[in-house]
Amino acid sequence: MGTCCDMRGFLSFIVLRLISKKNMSGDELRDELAKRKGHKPSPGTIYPVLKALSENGFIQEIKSAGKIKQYRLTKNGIKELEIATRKFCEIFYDMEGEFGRCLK
Amino acid sequence: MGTCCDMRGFLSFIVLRLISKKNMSGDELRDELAKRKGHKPSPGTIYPVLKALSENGFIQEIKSAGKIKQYRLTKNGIKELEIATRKFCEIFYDMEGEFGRCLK
DNA sequence: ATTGTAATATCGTATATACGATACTTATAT
DNA sequence: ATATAAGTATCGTATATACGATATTACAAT
Repeated sequence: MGTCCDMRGFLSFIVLRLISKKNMSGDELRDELAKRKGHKPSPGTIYPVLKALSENGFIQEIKSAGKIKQYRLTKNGIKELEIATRKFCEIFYDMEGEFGRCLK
Repeated sequence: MGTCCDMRGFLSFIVLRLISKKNMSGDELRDELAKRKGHKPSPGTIYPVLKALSENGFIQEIKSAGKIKQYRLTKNGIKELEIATRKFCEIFYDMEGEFGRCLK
């Protein structure tokens, strides 16, 4: 029963953004999210998101030999990320000044 | 069926943050959220959030004569907002540079 | 007093995010 | 070949966020 402000949400956005910087696998994403959120999200969190993003045509599996599946953004994914980034900035426009204070 | 990145989430955080800047009512919050998100959230969205924040002791109703209930942050609310703000910055630390680009 | 309206409250429902448990797949070690 | 381990996938469940519809409350207007 997260008190309030459990900071849930925007997972698809974060995933799109991370993959846009570097092709990544589900496990790599989990590790990166762990760094940011403080704990590693469960497999049941990340893989359904990757599946949905894939089915919606925003990311694409890179053919790889092993068991690890890496994903890259598609053109639609790039477009979607641009739109989502603008929305994010409009919603949180007044957070810009907070980063310096928080991440001293 | 929001494609992806429906930017849902962090509502309690946003509400706490808005009230921290200025005591506000449910309807004022809906208007401010409309500016940021592009559409006014339904009553069924905002009032349950205010109720929960109130029950958790993060906000407090200001006694007012009319039908409008204004809320202010409690001490616990201020503390909670600080914690949540730091979390936000840790999760989205690399968004700092995007604001300038997006909100030209 | 009655009517109207604005703000608040509640209900049923839907979805993204979240967990832990379990199962499947593939590479590696023995 | 067999066992182990890592990465992926799926299942059942829970919660915050979201809607629209409806109900309630309280002031305002006539």
